[in-house]
Amino acid sequence: MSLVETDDVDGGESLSLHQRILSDIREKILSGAWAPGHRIPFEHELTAQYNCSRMTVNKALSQLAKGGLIERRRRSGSFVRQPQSQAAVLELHDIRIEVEALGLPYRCERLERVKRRSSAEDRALLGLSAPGPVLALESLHFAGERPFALEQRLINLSAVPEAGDEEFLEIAPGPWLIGRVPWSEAEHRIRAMAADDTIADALDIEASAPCLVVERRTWSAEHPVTHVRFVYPAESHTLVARFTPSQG
Amino acid sequence: MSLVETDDVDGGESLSLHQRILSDIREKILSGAWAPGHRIPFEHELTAQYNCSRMTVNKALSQLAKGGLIERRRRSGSFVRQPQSQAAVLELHDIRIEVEALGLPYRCERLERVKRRSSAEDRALLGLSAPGPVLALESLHFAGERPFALEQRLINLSAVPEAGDEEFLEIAPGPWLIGRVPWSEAEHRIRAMAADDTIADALDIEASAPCLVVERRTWSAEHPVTHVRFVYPAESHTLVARFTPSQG
DNA sequence: GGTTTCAATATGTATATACATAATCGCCAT
DNA sequence: ATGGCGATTATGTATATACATATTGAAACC
Repeated sequence: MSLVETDDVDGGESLSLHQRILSDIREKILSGAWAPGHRIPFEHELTAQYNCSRMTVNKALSQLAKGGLIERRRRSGSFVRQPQSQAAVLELHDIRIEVEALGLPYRCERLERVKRRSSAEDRALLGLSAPGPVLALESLHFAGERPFALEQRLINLSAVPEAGDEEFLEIAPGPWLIGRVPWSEAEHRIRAMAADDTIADALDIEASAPCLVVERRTWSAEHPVTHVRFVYPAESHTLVARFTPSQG
Repeated sequence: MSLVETDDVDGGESLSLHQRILSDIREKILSGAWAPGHRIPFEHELTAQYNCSRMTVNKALSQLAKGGLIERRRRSGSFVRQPQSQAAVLELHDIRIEVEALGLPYRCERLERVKRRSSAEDRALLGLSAPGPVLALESLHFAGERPFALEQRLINLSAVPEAGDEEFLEIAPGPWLIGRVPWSEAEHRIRAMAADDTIADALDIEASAPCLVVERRTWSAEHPVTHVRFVYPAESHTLVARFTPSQG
Protein backbone atom coordinates (compact mmCIF):
# COMPACT_ATOMS: atom_id res chain seq x y z
CA MET A 1 0.00 0.00 0.00
CA SER A 2 1.39 3.33 -0.95
CA LEU A 3 1.05 6.44 1.07
CA VAL A 4 -1.45 8.99 0.07
CA GLU A 5 -0.01 12.12 -1.36
CA THR A 6 0.03 14.83 1.20
CA ASP A 7 -2.75 16.61 -0.54
CA ASP A 8 -2.34 18.96 2.30
CA VAL A 9 -5.28 21.05 3.20
CA ASP A 10 -3.49 23.95 4.72
CA GLY A 11 -5.39 26.17 7.06
CA GLY A 12 -7.19 28.62 4.88
CA GLU A 13 -6.95 27.95 1.16
CA SER A 14 -9.50 25.27 0.49
CA LEU A 15 -12.16 26.44 2.90
CA SER A 16 -15.21 28.05 1.48
CA LEU A 17 -15.63 31.64 2.44
CA HIS A 18 -18.51 31.20 4.80
CA GLN A 19 -16.64 28.44 6.57
CA ARG A 20 -13.65 30.67 6.94
CA ILE A 21 -15.78 33.41 8.47
CA LEU A 22 -17.34 30.83 10.71
CA SER A 23 -14.09 29.43 12.03
CA ASP A 24 -12.54 32.88 12.40
CA ILE A 25 -15.34 33.93 14.66
CA ARG A 26 -15.45 30.69 16.56
CA GLU A 27 -11.77 30.95 17.22
CA LYS A 28 -12.20 34.46 18.58
CA ILE A 29 -14.88 33.26 20.94
CA LEU A 30 -13.22 30.08 22.11
CA SER A 31 -9.90 31.74 22.64
CA GLY A 32 -11.62 34.28 24.86
CA ALA A 33 -10.72 37.24 22.68
CA TRP A 34 -14.44 37.92 22.41
CA ALA A 35 -15.85 37.35 25.87
CA PRO A 36 -19.43 36.38 26.59
CA GLY A 37 -21.67 39.35 25.98
CA HIS A 38 -19.33 40.85 23.40
CA ARG A 39 -21.08 42.21 20.35
CA ILE A 40 -19.94 40.62 17.15
CA PRO A 41 -19.51 42.99 14.20
CA PHE A 42 -22.73 43.61 12.30
CA GLU A 43 -23.37 41.69 9.17
CA HIS A 44 -22.68 44.74 7.07
CA GLU A 45 -19.34 45.22 8.80
CA LEU A 46 -18.30 41.64 8.19
CA THR A 47 -19.53 42.04 4.65
CA ALA A 48 -17.04 44.86 4.22
CA GLN A 49 -14.30 43.08 6.15
CA TYR A 50 -14.45 39.91 4.09
CA ASN A 51 -15.54 41.70 0.97
CA CYS A 52 -18.47 39.42 0.33
CA SER A 53 -22.23 39.56 0.27
CA ARG A 54 -24.48 39.70 3.26
CA MET A 55 -25.94 36.29 2.47
CA THR A 56 -22.56 34.69 2.98
CA VAL A 57 -22.01 36.38 6.29
CA ASN A 58 -25.56 35.61 7.30
CA LYS A 59 -25.09 31.94 6.60
CA ALA A 60 -22.05 31.79 8.84
CA LEU A 61 -23.66 33.70 11.67
CA SER A 62 -26.89 31.73 11.47
CA GLN A 63 -24.89 28.58 11.77
CA LEU A 64 -23.08 29.84 14.85
CA ALA A 65 -26.41 30.80 16.34
CA LYS A 66 -27.87 27.38 15.65
CA GLY A 67 -24.84 25.88 17.31
CA GLY A 68 -25.50 27.99 20.36
CA LEU A 69 -22.22 29.89 20.43
CA ILE A 70 -23.82 33.23 19.70
CA GLU A 71 -27.18 34.82 20.10
CA ARG A 72 -28.72 37.09 17.52
CA ARG A 73 -31.11 39.90 18.33
CA ARG A 74 -32.89 41.93 15.73
CA ARG A 75 -31.99 45.52 15.63
CA SER A 76 -29.31 44.97 18.27
CA GLY A 77 -26.80 42.67 16.69
CA SER A 78 -25.17 39.36 17.50
CA PHE A 79 -23.62 38.56 20.85
CA VAL A 80 -21.37 35.91 22.28
CA ARG A 81 -23.48 33.77 24.55
CA GLN A 82 -22.67 32.87 28.11
CA PRO A 83 -20.74 29.61 28.11
CA GLN A 84 -23.31 26.89 27.88
CA SER A 85 -23.26 24.25 30.53
CA GLN A 86 -22.34 20.79 29.42
CA ALA A 87 -25.80 19.78 30.48
CA ALA A 88 -26.98 20.36 26.97
CA VAL A 89 -24.74 17.63 25.68
CA LEU A 90 -24.51 15.04 28.36
CA GLU A 91 -26.77 15.31 31.33
CA LEU A 92 -23.84 15.56 33.60
CA HIS A 93 -24.19 18.97 35.01
CA ASP A 94 -23.98 20.78 38.17
CA ILE A 95 -24.19 18.33 41.02
CA ARG A 96 -26.12 20.90 42.97
CA ILE A 97 -28.91 20.70 40.44
CA GLU A 98 -28.90 16.94 40.50
CA VAL A 99 -29.20 16.92 44.23
CA GLU A 100 -31.88 19.57 44.40
CA ALA A 101 -33.84 17.70 41.75
CA LEU A 102 -34.01 14.89 44.27
CA GLY A 103 -35.59 17.26 46.71
CA LEU A 104 -32.63 17.13 49.05
CA PRO A 105 -30.65 20.00 50.51
CA TYR A 106 -27.31 20.45 48.80
CA ARG A 107 -24.02 21.23 50.41
CA CYS A 108 -20.46 21.13 49.21
CA GLU A 109 -17.43 20.85 51.43
CA ARG A 110 -13.95 21.62 50.20
CA LEU A 111 -11.57 19.01 51.54
CA GLU A 112 -8.32 20.08 49.99
CA ARG A 113 -6.77 22.78 47.89
CA VAL A 114 -3.16 22.63 46.73
CA LYS A 115 -1.34 24.80 44.25
CA ARG A 116 1.67 23.09 42.73
CA ARG A 117 3.83 22.63 39.70
CA SER A 118 2.31 19.86 37.65
CA SER A 119 3.62 16.39 38.35
CA ALA A 120 3.96 13.89 35.56
CA GLU A 121 0.67 12.37 36.61
CA ASP A 122 -1.06 15.75 36.58
CA ARG A 123 0.18 16.36 33.07
CA ALA A 124 -1.01 12.97 31.94
CA LEU A 125 -4.46 13.61 33.34
CA LEU A 126 -4.74 17.08 31.90
CA GLY A 127 -3.08 16.21 28.63
CA LEU A 128 -0.34 18.78 29.05
CA SER A 129 3.07 18.37 27.54
CA ALA A 130 5.01 21.06 29.38
CA PRO A 131 5.15 21.56 33.15
CA GLY A 132 3.28 24.47 34.63
CA PRO A 133 1.21 25.50 37.64
CA VAL A 134 -1.90 23.54 38.49
CA LEU A 135 -4.51 23.70 41.19
CA ALA A 136 -5.60 20.43 42.78
CA LEU A 137 -8.94 20.43 44.55
CA GLU A 138 -10.87 17.83 46.43
CA SER A 139 -14.49 18.43 47.35
CA LEU A 140 -17.29 16.41 48.79
CA HIS A 141 -20.85 16.98 47.63
CA PHE A 142 -23.67 16.18 50.00
CA ALA A 143 -27.30 15.34 49.46
CA GLY A 144 -28.86 16.04 52.81
CA GLU A 145 -26.59 14.44 55.38
CA ARG A 146 -25.28 11.74 53.06
CA PRO A 147 -22.18 12.18 50.91
CA PHE A 148 -23.32 12.15 47.30
CA ALA A 149 -20.15 12.39 45.30
CA LEU A 150 -16.45 12.92 45.75
CA GLU A 151 -14.83 15.33 43.34
CA GLN A 152 -11.12 15.37 42.56
CA ARG A 153 -10.15 18.12 40.22
CA LEU A 154 -7.09 19.55 38.53
CA ILE A 155 -7.18 22.98 36.98
CA ASN A 156 -4.54 24.12 34.54
CA LEU A 157 -3.55 27.50 35.91
CA SER A 158 -1.78 28.46 32.70
CA ALA A 159 -5.14 28.38 30.98
CA VAL A 160 -7.21 29.80 33.86
CA PRO A 161 -4.91 31.88 36.03
CA GLU A 162 -7.81 33.49 37.94
CA ALA A 163 -8.58 30.13 39.49
CA GLY A 164 -5.44 30.44 41.55
CA ASP A 165 -6.97 33.29 43.52
CA GLU A 166 -10.18 31.49 44.32
CA GLU A 167 -10.60 29.54 47.53
CA PHE A 168 -13.61 27.53 46.33
CA LEU A 169 -15.11 27.55 49.77
CA GLU A 170 -18.32 29.26 48.77
CA ILE A 171 -18.65 27.88 45.29
CA ALA A 172 -17.84 24.49 43.80
CA PRO A 173 -15.18 24.53 41.10
CA GLY A 174 -17.54 23.10 38.46
CA PRO A 175 -20.02 25.98 38.39
CA TRP A 176 -17.19 28.46 38.79
CA LEU A 177 -15.47 27.21 35.67
CA ILE A 178 -18.61 26.82 33.63
CA GLY A 179 -19.43 30.43 34.29
CA ARG A 180 -16.03 31.61 33.14
CA VAL A 181 -14.44 29.40 30.59
CA PRO A 182 -16.06 28.56 27.30
CA TRP A 183 -15.26 25.00 26.36
CA SER A 184 -14.62 23.72 22.92
CA GLU A 185 -14.26 20.09 23.62
CA ALA A 186 -14.84 17.62 26.41
CA GLU A 187 -14.04 13.99 26.88
CA HIS A 188 -15.72 11.73 29.35
CA ARG A 189 -14.45 8.46 30.66
CA ILE A 190 -16.91 6.43 32.62
CA ARG A 191 -16.13 3.29 34.52
CA ALA A 192 -16.98 1.25 37.56
CA MET A 193 -14.58 0.52 40.36
CA ALA A 194 -14.49 -0.80 43.86
CA ALA A 195 -14.12 1.86 46.53
CA ASP A 196 -10.66 1.98 48.07
CA ASP A 197 -10.28 2.97 51.68
CA THR A 198 -9.95 6.69 51.01
CA ILE A 199 -13.05 6.78 48.89
CA ALA A 200 -15.03 4.52 51.19
CA ASP A 201 -14.15 6.76 54.06
CA ALA A 202 -15.07 9.98 52.30
CA LEU A 203 -18.33 8.65 50.92
CA ASP A 204 -19.15 6.70 54.03
CA ILE A 205 -19.67 3.40 52.26
CA GLU A 206 -18.16 -0.03 52.67
CA ALA A 207 -14.68 -0.61 51.34
CA SER A 208 -14.80 -2.37 47.97
CA ALA A 209 -18.41 -1.32 47.37
CA PRO A 210 -19.03 -0.58 43.69
CA CYS A 211 -18.70 3.04 42.58
CA LEU A 212 -19.35 4.87 39.39
CA VAL A 213 -16.44 6.99 38.28
CA VAL A 214 -16.82 9.77 35.77
CA GLU A 215 -13.75 11.58 34.56
CA ARG A 216 -13.98 14.59 32.35
CA ARG A 217 -11.28 16.47 30.53
CA THR A 218 -12.15 19.80 29.06
CA TRP A 219 -10.39 21.89 26.46
CA SER A 220 -10.90 25.43 25.39
CA ALA A 221 -9.50 26.28 21.99
CA GLU A 222 -6.94 23.48 22.12
CA HIS A 223 -5.78 24.27 25.64
CA PRO A 224 -6.46 21.79 28.40
CA VAL A 225 -8.51 23.47 31.09
CA THR A 226 -9.42 20.95 33.70
CA HIS A 227 -9.57 17.32 34.61
CA VAL A 228 -12.18 16.21 37.06
CA ARG A 229 -13.05 12.86 38.56
CA PHE A 230 -16.40 12.28 40.21
CA VAL A 231 -16.86 9.20 42.31
CA TYR A 232 -20.44 8.21 43.10
CA PRO A 233 -21.57 5.37 45.29
CA ALA A 234 -23.24 2.94 42.91
CA GLU A 235 -26.63 2.99 44.55
CA SER A 236 -26.93 6.74 44.52
CA HIS A 237 -26.38 7.42 40.91
CA THR A 238 -27.33 6.71 37.34
CA LEU A 239 -26.15 8.79 34.44
CA VAL A 240 -28.70 9.53 31.79
CA ALA A 241 -27.87 10.76 28.35
CA ARG A 242 -30.44 11.29 25.68
CA PHE A 243 -29.59 11.76 22.08
CA THR A 244 -31.11 12.38 18.74
CA PRO A 245 -29.03 11.50 15.72
CA SER A 246 -28.51 15.13 14.92
CA GLN A 247 -30.30 18.36 14.95
CA GLY A 248 -32.11 19.95 12.07
CA MET B 1 -45.53 34.13 -11.10
CA SER B 2 -48.66 32.21 -11.77
CA LEU B 3 -49.53 28.69 -10.82
CA VAL B 4 -50.60 28.15 -7.30
CA GLU B 5 -50.41 24.39 -6.94
CA THR B 6 -50.61 24.83 -3.23
CA ASP B 7 -49.13 21.73 -1.80
CA ASP B 8 -51.38 22.60 1.07
CA VAL B 9 -50.21 24.82 3.83
CA ASP B 10 -52.01 22.76 6.39
CA GLY B 11 -52.71 23.76 9.92
CA GLY B 12 -51.17 27.14 9.31
CA GLU B 13 -47.88 26.49 11.04
CA SER B 14 -45.56 29.40 11.32
CA LEU B 15 -42.61 27.31 10.23
CA SER B 16 -40.42 28.83 7.63
CA LEU B 17 -40.49 27.07 4.32
CA HIS B 18 -37.07 25.52 4.47
CA GLN B 19 -37.82 24.18 7.93
CA ARG B 20 -40.99 22.61 6.65
CA ILE B 21 -39.14 20.91 3.82
CA LEU B 22 -36.55 19.77 6.29
CA SER B 23 -38.99 18.21 8.70
CA ASP B 24 -41.05 16.65 5.91
CA ILE B 25 -38.02 14.82 4.65
CA ARG B 26 -36.78 13.88 8.05
CA GLU B 27 -40.14 12.40 8.88
CA LYS B 28 -40.08 10.31 5.71
CA ILE B 29 -36.68 8.94 6.61
CA LEU B 30 -37.29 8.28 10.27
CA SER B 31 -40.64 6.66 9.64
CA GLY B 32 -38.94 4.31 7.23
CA ALA B 33 -40.98 5.44 4.23
CA TRP B 34 -37.68 6.30 2.56
CA ALA B 35 -35.32 3.48 3.40
CA PRO B 36 -31.54 3.77 3.55
CA GLY B 37 -30.17 4.09 0.06
CA HIS B 38 -33.36 5.68 -1.25
CA ARG B 39 -32.77 8.57 -3.57
CA ILE B 40 -34.35 11.77 -2.40
CA PRO B 41 -35.99 13.87 -5.10
CA PHE B 42 -33.57 16.16 -6.88
CA GLU B 43 -33.42 19.75 -5.83
CA HIS B 44 -35.23 20.82 -8.97
CA GLU B 45 -38.03 18.35 -8.23
CA LEU B 46 -38.44 19.63 -4.69
CA THR B 47 -38.31 23.13 -6.07
CA ALA B 48 -41.34 22.28 -8.18
CA GLN B 49 -43.09 20.37 -5.42
CA TYR B 50 -42.82 23.13 -2.89
CA ASN B 51 -42.99 25.87 -5.45
CA CYS B 52 -39.96 27.65 -4.17
CA SER B 53 -36.45 28.47 -5.28
CA ARG B 54 -33.57 26.06 -5.40
CA MET B 55 -31.71 27.98 -2.71
CA THR B 56 -34.45 27.22 -0.24
CA VAL B 57 -34.43 23.54 -1.04
CA ASN B 58 -30.65 23.52 -1.00
CA LYS B 59 -30.57 25.03 2.45
CA ALA B 60 -32.81 22.29 3.81
CA LEU B 61 -30.92 19.46 2.15
CA SER B 62 -27.54 20.83 3.16
CA GLN B 63 -28.72 20.92 6.71
CA LEU B 64 -29.87 17.30 6.58
CA ALA B 65 -26.52 16.36 5.11
CA LYS B 66 -24.66 18.18 7.82
CA GLY B 67 -26.75 16.35 10.37
CA GLY B 68 -25.74 13.07 8.77
CA LEU B 69 -29.20 11.84 7.83
CA ILE B 70 -28.56 12.02 4.12
CA GLU B 71 -25.59 11.98 1.84
CA ARG B 72 -25.26 14.19 -1.20
CA ARG B 73 -23.33 13.21 -4.28
CA ARG B 74 -22.71 15.55 -7.16
CA ARG B 75 -24.26 14.51 -10.37
CA SER B 76 -26.01 11.60 -8.63
CA GLY B 77 -28.38 13.16 -6.16
CA SER B 78 -29.07 12.87 -2.46
CA PHE B 79 -29.51 9.58 -0.68
CA VAL B 80 -30.74 8.39 2.67
CA ARG B 81 -27.72 7.21 4.58
CA GLN B 82 -27.35 3.85 6.16
CA PRO B 83 -28.53 4.17 9.74
CA GLN B 84 -25.57 5.61 11.50
CA SER B 85 -24.24 3.63 14.38
CA GLN B 86 -24.56 5.38 17.68
CA ALA B 87 -20.81 5.44 17.67
CA ALA B 88 -20.93 8.87 16.16
CA VAL B 89 -22.72 10.20 19.18
CA LEU B 90 -21.53 8.17 22.08
CA GLU B 91 -18.62 5.85 21.55
CA LEU B 92 -20.66 2.90 22.51
CA HIS B 93 -20.77 0.90 19.40
CA ASP B 94 -20.52 -2.57 18.20
CA ILE B 95 -18.85 -4.66 20.85
CA ARG B 96 -17.15 -6.64 18.12
CA ILE B 97 -15.30 -3.52 17.07
CA GLU B 98 -14.35 -2.69 20.61
CA VAL B 99 -12.93 -6.15 21.10
CA GLU B 100 -11.10 -6.25 17.83
CA ALA B 101 -9.64 -2.85 18.56
CA LEU B 102 -8.00 -4.53 21.55
CA GLY B 103 -6.41 -7.01 19.19
CA LEU B 104 -8.38 -9.90 20.59
CA PRO B 105 -10.49 -12.40 18.70
CA TYR B 106 -14.18 -11.71 19.05
CA ARG B 107 -16.92 -14.23 19.58
CA CYS B 108 -20.53 -13.94 20.60
CA GLU B 109 -22.57 -16.69 22.11
CA ARG B 110 -26.34 -16.58 22.28
CA LEU B 111 -27.45 -17.82 25.63
CA GLU B 112 -31.18 -17.41 25.42
CA ARG B 113 -33.94 -16.40 23.05
CA VAL B 114 -37.57 -16.17 24.13
CA LYS B 115 -40.53 -14.78 22.27
CA ARG B 116 -43.35 -13.72 24.58
CA ARG B 117 -46.10 -11.26 25.22
CA SER B 118 -44.62 -8.31 27.02
CA SER B 119 -44.73 -8.50 30.78
CA ALA B 120 -45.27 -5.36 32.81
CA GLU B 121 -41.54 -5.20 33.39
CA ASP B 122 -40.81 -5.53 29.68
CA ARG B 123 -43.15 -2.67 28.97
CA ALA B 124 -41.55 -0.54 31.62
CA LEU B 125 -38.11 -1.16 30.16
CA LEU B 126 -39.18 -0.53 26.59
CA GLY B 127 -41.48 2.35 27.42
CA LEU B 128 -44.52 0.66 25.91
CA SER B 129 -48.01 1.34 27.12
CA ALA B 130 -49.92 -1.50 25.48
CA PRO B 131 -49.04 -5.20 25.62
CA GLY B 132 -47.61 -6.81 22.52
CA PRO B 133 -45.05 -9.36 21.39
CA VAL B 134 -41.44 -8.94 22.40
CA LEU B 135 -38.27 -10.89 21.87
CA ALA B 136 -35.96 -11.36 24.83
CA LEU B 137 -32.35 -12.21 24.07
CA GLU B 138 -29.36 -12.91 26.21
CA SER B 139 -25.92 -13.03 24.66
CA LEU B 140 -22.39 -13.23 25.93
CA HIS B 141 -19.60 -11.40 24.13
CA PHE B 142 -16.10 -12.77 24.38
CA ALA B 143 -12.71 -11.16 23.96
CA GLY B 144 -10.45 -14.12 23.34
CA GLU B 145 -11.36 -16.70 25.93
CA ARG B 146 -12.57 -14.21 28.50
CA PRO B 147 -16.18 -13.06 28.71
CA PHE B 148 -16.20 -9.38 27.84
CA ALA B 149 -19.80 -8.32 28.29
CA LEU B 150 -23.18 -9.76 29.01
CA GLU B 151 -26.02 -8.44 26.87
CA GLN B 152 -29.66 -8.62 27.85
CA ARG B 153 -31.97 -7.30 25.21
CA LEU B 154 -35.64 -6.77 24.56
CA ILE B 155 -36.89 -6.09 21.07
CA ASN B 156 -40.33 -4.69 20.43
CA LEU B 157 -41.68 -7.03 17.76
CA SER B 158 -44.52 -4.67 16.93
CA ALA B 159 -41.93 -2.21 15.71
CA VAL B 160 -39.51 -4.72 14.18
CA PRO B 161 -41.50 -7.85 13.26
CA GLU B 162 -38.67 -9.31 11.15
CA ALA B 163 -36.64 -9.79 14.30
CA GLY B 164 -39.01 -12.57 15.30
CA ASP B 165 -37.72 -14.73 12.45
CA GLU B 166 -34.08 -14.26 13.27
CA GLU B 167 -32.23 -16.73 15.46
CA PHE B 168 -29.30 -14.40 16.25
CA LEU B 169 -26.88 -17.29 16.29
CA GLU B 170 -24.67 -15.94 13.56
CA ILE B 171 -25.07 -12.28 14.20
CA ALA B 172 -25.40 -10.28 17.40
CA PRO B 173 -28.66 -8.39 17.79
CA GLY B 174 -26.93 -5.00 17.99
CA PRO B 175 -25.40 -4.97 14.52
CA TRP B 176 -28.51 -6.64 13.11
CA LEU B 177 -30.71 -3.82 14.35
CA ILE B 178 -28.33 -1.04 13.45
CA GLY B 179 -28.28 -2.28 9.90
CA ARG B 180 -32.05 -2.30 9.64
CA VAL B 181 -33.74 0.25 11.83
CA PRO B 182 -33.00 3.93 11.63
CA TRP B 183 -33.13 5.42 15.07
CA SER B 184 -34.44 8.80 15.93
CA GLU B 185 -33.69 8.89 19.59
CA ALA B 186 -31.70 6.98 22.15
CA GLU B 187 -31.38 7.17 25.88
CA HIS B 188 -28.51 5.80 27.86
CA ARG B 189 -28.48 4.99 31.53
CA ILE B 190 -25.12 4.22 32.98
CA ARG B 191 -24.48 2.96 36.46
CA ALA B 192 -22.27 0.78 38.58
CA MET B 193 -23.45 -2.28 40.42
CA ALA B 194 -22.14 -5.30 42.21
CA ALA B 195 -22.36 -8.50 40.23
CA ASP B 196 -25.10 -10.83 41.41
CA ASP B 197 -24.61 -14.56 41.14
CA THR B 198 -26.04 -14.87 37.64
CA ILE B 199 -23.84 -12.13 36.28
CA ALA B 200 -20.78 -13.28 38.15
CA ASP B 201 -21.29 -16.72 36.76
CA ALA B 202 -21.75 -15.59 33.17
CA LEU B 203 -18.83 -13.17 33.21
CA ASP B 204 -16.66 -15.46 35.28
CA ILE B 205 -15.90 -12.91 37.95
CA GLU B 206 -16.30 -12.84 41.70
CA ALA B 207 -19.76 -12.34 43.10
CA SER B 208 -20.24 -8.72 44.21
CA ALA B 209 -17.36 -7.52 42.05
CA PRO B 210 -18.08 -4.06 40.61
CA CYS B 211 -19.61 -3.93 37.13
CA LEU B 212 -20.43 -1.19 34.73
CA VAL B 213 -23.98 -1.36 33.44
CA VAL B 214 -25.07 0.46 30.33
CA GLU B 215 -28.72 0.42 29.39
CA ARG B 216 -29.92 1.88 26.16
CA ARG B 217 -33.43 2.48 24.94
CA THR B 218 -33.89 3.32 21.33
CA TRP B 219 -36.82 4.84 19.49
CA SER B 220 -37.53 5.16 15.83
CA ALA B 221 -40.03 7.82 14.91
CA GLU B 222 -41.68 7.74 18.34
CA HIS B 223 -41.89 3.93 18.53
CA PRO B 224 -39.82 2.08 21.11
CA VAL B 225 -37.55 -0.34 19.30
CA THR B 226 -35.29 -1.98 21.79
CA HIS B 227 -33.97 -1.96 25.29
CA VAL B 228 -30.55 -3.39 25.92
CA ARG B 229 -28.47 -3.80 29.01
CA PHE B 230 -24.74 -4.40 28.77
CA VAL B 231 -22.93 -5.55 31.85
CA TYR B 232 -19.15 -5.19 31.81
CA PRO B 233 -16.72 -6.32 34.46
CA ALA B 234 -15.30 -3.10 35.90
CA GLU B 235 -11.71 -3.82 35.09
CA SER B 236 -12.37 -4.56 31.44
CA HIS B 237 -14.16 -1.49 30.43
CA THR B 238 -14.16 2.27 30.24
CA LEU B 239 -16.64 4.25 28.23
CA VAL B 240 -15.31 7.19 26.36
CA ALA B 241 -17.40 9.95 24.97
CA ARG B 242 -15.98 13.01 23.30
CA PHE B 243 -17.99 16.09 22.58
CA THR B 244 -17.80 19.46 21.04
CA PRO B 245 -20.38 22.01 22.08
CA SER B 246 -21.96 21.91 18.68
CA GLN B 247 -20.88 21.72 15.17
CA GLY B 248 -20.76 24.59 12.79
C1' DG C 1 -11.74 -4.06 -26.92
C1' DG C 2 -10.10 -0.66 -24.12
C1' DT C 3 -9.02 4.01 -23.26
C1' DT C 4 -9.68 8.92 -23.70
C1' DT C 5 -12.59 12.89 -24.17
C1' DC C 6 -16.47 15.46 -23.67
C1' DA C 7 -20.86 17.08 -22.57
C1' DA C 8 -24.68 16.68 -19.45
C1' DT C 9 -26.15 17.00 -14.82
C1' DA C 10 -26.73 17.73 -9.75
C1' DT C 11 -24.80 19.73 -6.27
C1' DG C 12 -21.69 23.67 -3.97
C1' DT C 13 -21.01 28.34 -3.32
C1' DA C 14 -21.57 33.03 -4.00
C1' DT C 15 -23.97 37.28 -5.65
C1' DA C 16 -27.49 41.09 -5.72
C1' DT C 17 -31.99 42.04 -4.48
C1' DA C 18 -36.39 42.33 -2.04
C1' DC C 19 -39.47 42.50 1.49
C1' DA C 20 -40.86 41.02 6.37
C1' DT C 21 -40.21 41.45 11.26
C1' DA C 22 -38.71 42.84 15.63
C1' DA C 23 -36.54 45.94 18.54
C1' DT C 24 -34.96 50.38 19.56
C1' DC C 25 -34.38 55.37 19.41
C1' DG C 26 -35.93 59.84 19.34
C1' DC C 27 -39.41 63.06 18.37
C1' DC C 28 -43.69 65.00 19.47
C1' DA C 29 -47.96 65.90 21.76
C1' DT C 30 -50.44 65.63 25.79
C1' DA D 1 -42.12 63.91 32.63
C1' DT D 2 -44.32 60.46 29.79
C1' DG D 3 -46.72 57.90 26.74
C1' DG D 4 -47.45 57.00 22.00
C1' DC D 5 -45.73 56.66 17.32
C1' DG D 6 -43.15 56.53 13.37
C1' DA D 7 -38.40 56.09 11.43
C1' DT D 8 -34.41 53.48 11.65
C1' DT D 9 -31.85 49.47 11.93
C1' DA D 10 -30.27 44.57 12.02
C1' DT D 11 -31.66 40.39 11.33
C1' DG D 12 -34.84 36.59 8.93
C1' DT D 13 -36.29 34.58 4.85
C1' DA D 14 -36.89 34.10 0.17
C1' DT D 15 -35.94 34.96 -4.86
C1' DA D 16 -33.39 34.78 -9.33
C1' DT D 17 -29.04 34.26 -11.15
C1' DA D 18 -24.29 32.84 -12.06
C1' DC D 19 -20.49 30.11 -12.25
C1' DA D 20 -17.55 26.27 -10.15
C1' DT D 21 -16.90 21.40 -9.44
C1' DA D 22 -17.41 16.58 -9.27
C1' DT D 23 -19.21 12.67 -11.49
C1' DT D 24 -21.24 9.96 -14.87
C1' DG D 25 -22.58 8.04 -19.25
C1' DA D 26 -21.77 7.90 -23.86
C1' DA D 27 -19.44 9.11 -28.00
C1' DA D 28 -14.96 9.15 -30.27
C1' DC D 29 -10.69 7.32 -30.88
C1' DC D 30 -6.61 4.27 -31.22
